Amino acid sequence: MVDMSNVKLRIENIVASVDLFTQLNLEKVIEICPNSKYNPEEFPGIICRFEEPKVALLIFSSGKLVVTGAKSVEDIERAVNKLIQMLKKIGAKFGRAPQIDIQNMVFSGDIGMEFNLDAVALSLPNCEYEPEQFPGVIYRVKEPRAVILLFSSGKIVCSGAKSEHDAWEAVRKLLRELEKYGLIEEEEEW
Amino acid sequence: RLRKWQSRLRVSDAAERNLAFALSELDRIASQLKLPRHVEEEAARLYREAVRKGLIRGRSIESVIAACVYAACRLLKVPRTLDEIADISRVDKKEIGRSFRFIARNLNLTPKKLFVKPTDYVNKFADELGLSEKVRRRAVAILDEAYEKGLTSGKSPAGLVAAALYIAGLLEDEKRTQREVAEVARVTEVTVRNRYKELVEKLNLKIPV
DNA sequence: AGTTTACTTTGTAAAGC
DNA sequence: GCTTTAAAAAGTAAACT
Repeated sequence: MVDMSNVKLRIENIVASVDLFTQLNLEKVIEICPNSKYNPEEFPGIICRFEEPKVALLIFSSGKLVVTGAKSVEDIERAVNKLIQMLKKIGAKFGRAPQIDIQNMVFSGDIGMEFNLDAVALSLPNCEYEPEQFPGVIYRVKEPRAVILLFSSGKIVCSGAKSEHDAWEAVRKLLRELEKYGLIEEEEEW
Repeated sequence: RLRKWQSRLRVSDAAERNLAFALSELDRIASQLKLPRHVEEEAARLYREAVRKGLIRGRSIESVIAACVYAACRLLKVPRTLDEIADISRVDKKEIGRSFRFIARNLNLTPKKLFVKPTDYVNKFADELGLSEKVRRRAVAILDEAYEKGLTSGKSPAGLVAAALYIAGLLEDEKRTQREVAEVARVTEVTVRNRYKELVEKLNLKIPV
């Protein structure tokens, strides 16, 4: 049994794709977005930042959006509704509710134990560790699909998960592997 | 029928041209880095296998060749930093690093096979700094103790070796400046200082003033 | 010698080159 | 593949004081 009682996970960032089901005239949209940037030559969407909720939105002429930087799904819904209210003022019509899909959730966390990453890299199958390029071990979990960065402090970053439950499952699988290869109980035996 | 034959000829022509280009690039890098022949041969073998497995798709031949050179050095324990290879390659360090990680994943080059002992870097850097055997042994002892105390995980091996040589030089009265060790290890003086500070503190080393 | 800012890694969608 | 956006981990780099 894997002991997860000392493991902590905290949401850092949520990325969602949104479909407003309305075509948008970006030239008109920039005028009502205070802190926005639009250079079609370098990127096809408007880059807009909200302070409350604190998110960044990428707005495309197709009426599709990408919302990033949110700490909760509710923040994304609030940001989308806020944008819709703003767009209504320039005459945009909304015939149906927006479709919101969570694409990626990033968590930071702590396993509550330190690791000898050389030992981890030697025994843990399918992991990458190149301390000259990046200080963490990169471990890819197939199901649920996610990637975990493990640092010697025991702190982790989990990205690619589509829900908090998936992130916990991915971490659980990493811990099972670490335990299976005898990398968990170490404390003194470096 | 004839068309198909011609297109096959064309394909093998392109493949041969690419291989010839790749091997000439390998030759250029190997001679500039003064790599032993067996390392160059291993890099060529890795490259052919990468081509056979279709790992070049979406990557430049030059970045894959540079990655194969780096991988061959690691496999055969011939210390060369990624920076040294990037210096003479047309592609940047970031791209070579990506290609290296990609071929390592797909050619089953595990961290175990790629692991190079800090000792090997000690000798390479010490050669360039003209340091004695005594200093080298002292540096290795420092690195071993640092490893035992868990001070090396996640840190740049080159930075650790540079600091260990810097300290060993001070202890054995064969001082090299931070700038000198940083230069051969291809790290900055700030990194040497940071590693130096931590090693001296946590290993309770007494540095003569 | 030491600080600040910036970049390395991971994942993800959007439209277009 | 690339372009842009967000955020964390811990290490290193670049630019300064």
